[in-house]
Amino acid sequence: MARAATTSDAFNAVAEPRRRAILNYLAMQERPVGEIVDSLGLEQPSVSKHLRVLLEVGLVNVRRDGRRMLYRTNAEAIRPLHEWTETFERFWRHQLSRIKERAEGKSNPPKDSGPHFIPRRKHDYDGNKN
Amino acid sequence: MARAATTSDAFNAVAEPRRRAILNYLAMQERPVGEIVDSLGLEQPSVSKHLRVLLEVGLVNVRRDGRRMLYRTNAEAIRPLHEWTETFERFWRHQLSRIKERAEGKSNPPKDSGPHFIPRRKHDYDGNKN
DNA sequence: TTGACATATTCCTATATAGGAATGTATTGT
DNA sequence: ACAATACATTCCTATATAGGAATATGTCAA
Repeated sequence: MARAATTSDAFNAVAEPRRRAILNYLAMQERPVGEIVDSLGLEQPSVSKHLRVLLEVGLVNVRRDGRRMLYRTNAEAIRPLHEWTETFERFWRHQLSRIKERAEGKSNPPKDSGPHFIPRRKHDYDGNKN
Repeated sequence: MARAATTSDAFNAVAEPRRRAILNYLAMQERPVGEIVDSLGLEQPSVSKHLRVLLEVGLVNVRRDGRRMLYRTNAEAIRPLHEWTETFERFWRHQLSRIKERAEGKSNPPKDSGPHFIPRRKHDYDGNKN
């Protein structure tokens, strides 16, 4: 199977950075499509398509004003994401304090060096050809 | 172009529901792959693949313990998502109070009926054939 | 009614999955 | 050294984009 549709839920919809940019832009007040296009520097059809996705998952609302369509972020629909991430808040607090403790006890703090892949042990490189 | 890779950032990685389930499961304590498989009822190769994605974006850490690999959620990596959603918190608070005001002033509260598509006006259906 | 303006949709395509099946790799106990 | 255990990776495929280009649809003004 392929990935779930972008319209399947808010998590999938906001995975696209431009859609997040649009949501940010439309949070304060409603705006017509043209302004989104100009402000974010995207192609008009692209904006329309992103708005369609956002609309389908309820992340934005629309209202017609003459020939323009006024879109606006529906913040309420972002709440589930906020709540999911929130359940991890206490964990990163714990992790931070642990890191702090170490930093105080030693010099040269571990210095998070990005994703930590586990090296394979396939060979020992101990000089023995085996 | 296709959608961005699931490994391009945390937003894309957590769009998949099973990966969120895994993150939830691994938040409290590290666990070997086998336990994830049993507890969440997923196929082992599937779990391994999801873990790989999560590892690449730094959402989990690993550590080897004999023949087992102990994975654990790196809550810190979820923080950016939390912070992004947080910027909308004040908006949904405002929206809620507005809704409350209406609910108190009138009977029949609007009753959120899901995504609100704007009906096309193409035809008026007013009885006139044109 | 016609033209201009504002948006939406369709078509086409390269790319990236996610799942299932099969297989590869690493590590320990004996 | 070998079997068993625990994971990871590869292969294959149906599906879903996201962007660009072209076009359709809707609405207002004269």
